[in-house]
Amino acid sequence: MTRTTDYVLGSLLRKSDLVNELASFFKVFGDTTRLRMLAALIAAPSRVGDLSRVLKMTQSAVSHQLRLLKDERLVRGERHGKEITYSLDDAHIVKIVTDGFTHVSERRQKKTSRR
Amino acid sequence: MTRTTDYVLGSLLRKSDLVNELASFFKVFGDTTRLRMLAALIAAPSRVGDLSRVLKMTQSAVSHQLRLLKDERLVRGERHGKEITYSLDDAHIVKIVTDGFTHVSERRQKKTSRR
DNA sequence: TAAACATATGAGCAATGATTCATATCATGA
DNA sequence: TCATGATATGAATCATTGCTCATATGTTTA
Repeated sequence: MTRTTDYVLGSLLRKSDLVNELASFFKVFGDTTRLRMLAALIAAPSRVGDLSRVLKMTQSAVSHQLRLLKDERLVRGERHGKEITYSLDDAHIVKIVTDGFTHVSERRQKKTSRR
Repeated sequence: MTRTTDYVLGSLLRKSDLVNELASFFKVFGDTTRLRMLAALIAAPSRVGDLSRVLKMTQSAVSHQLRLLKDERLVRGERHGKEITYSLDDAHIVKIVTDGFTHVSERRQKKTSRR
């Protein structure tokens, strides 16, 4: 157990602001819609309309979720004329998503081999 | 962009079972209570009563959340007499939590330096 | 400056979720 | 086998959340 880990654990056990922030951070990934939006943005920066079309969601729904992603500093929007192009604002996202993906894939194998 | 990433993105963009599984997986980390429980279990395997005492939660609340964690195969319980000791059932957890922690910490600095 | 297009936002609603309370199950020891 | 201690579970409740609908804001072009 590393020193960093110790520090993290200490901070988490207390009911600190940090626990709340960490929870809201992970909460973002805990929704299929937002995961799909992030996947799209990992693949390529996109305008709101693009996301709406590709993911077959209402423009409003897209905007609402984009606000969450912005609040968590995962994406960033840049206006060009009428349109706004969103892109990732964070280097860790790809890593975190693929790590989760790895876990879920491995867990799948366990499940099928156990039952 | 690696080949693995491409595959992940493809799977996520479709409304596949995998998106759902990944979302439920991350959802587990998106709650302060469960984060604190995981932190406790990363530090040391614990009995239900221990968790209840240390985290100042109802025994019932602990049990309910433990069931979630078990369903997601993050923890595993082993009975010794009347008591059941829970411990981590997954090698990735520490990594995922500390990665998230890193992100949140960095984001904090950005926030304060920007305003 | 008015119309058209792109995006954002607020209110309301239905669904989901975390906790509590009461009770059930399971294991031990007298 | 009965009383006790540890954990699990079901139902009810209150809070949170994601979506929709209507509308507002912002930008361009005629």
